[in-house]
Amino acid sequence: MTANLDSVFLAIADPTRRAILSRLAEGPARISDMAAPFPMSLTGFCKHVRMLERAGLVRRTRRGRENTLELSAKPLRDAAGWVSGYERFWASRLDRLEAFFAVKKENLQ
Amino acid sequence: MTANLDSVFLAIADPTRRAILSRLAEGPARISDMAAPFPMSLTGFCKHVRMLERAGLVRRTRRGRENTLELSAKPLRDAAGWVSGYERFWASRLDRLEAFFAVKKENLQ
DNA sequence: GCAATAGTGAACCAAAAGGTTCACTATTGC
DNA sequence: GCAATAGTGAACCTTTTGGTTCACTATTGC
Repeated sequence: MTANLDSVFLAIADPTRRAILSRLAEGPARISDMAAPFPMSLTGFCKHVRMLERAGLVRRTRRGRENTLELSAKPLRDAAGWVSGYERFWASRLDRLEAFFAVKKENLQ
Repeated sequence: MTANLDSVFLAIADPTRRAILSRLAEGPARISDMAAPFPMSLTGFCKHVRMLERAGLVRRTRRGRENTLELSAKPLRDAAGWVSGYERFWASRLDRLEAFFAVKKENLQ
């Protein structure tokens, strides 16, 4: 059901795949069109697409020989949920205090 | 300066490392103490710690032979920032509409 | 009908991830 | 002083990533 966090975080740990998602945020696109700007073979590009699919981050629609991808952002909601569990550690007064001492320590070295 | 998104997302793409961060959210802890519950060698565990360090997600303090880790959540802020750029895709009316059709399509298959 | 286009699958490769064991260095408790 | 403890480094292994090329299928434009 919910694609797991491992595969989602792994999928977005690569700049090519983040670029694909970023492109799809503007709307659906064909695989070949999306692949064109990337300095790699179409086969290599398709492997990235498959990793995004496995993570549930894109949906594919085949019409004839053309494969159109569209964003499927729901797994990112789970990812955001996990990350936001740590929000207090970068947002709190405590953290700013911590940051202050971190800087002080750097200056002393 | 800002540890890059690749290494941060890669770091949190592993359940062991997410568990380490989760433990550290409760407070600093020694490496050996933290390693104990995990079904792997201390050496293996230390490799995970090093990946978290490389991503800037933990800080290490050595006192004698003991290494204490503490959470350093700032890189997660960048990660959260990236992910939240997609929030509208799971939060919007458009997305719920999209979800509606997705379910409809499933039912037709 | 046929050539061009869209994409996949298989085989291969190098590098990294995720783990192991063993030997080793420091440090500490007693 | 010495044994136990904390952790690292090196060597090794298997699986996965990220890429390639080549051959192939299916579709489409003309």
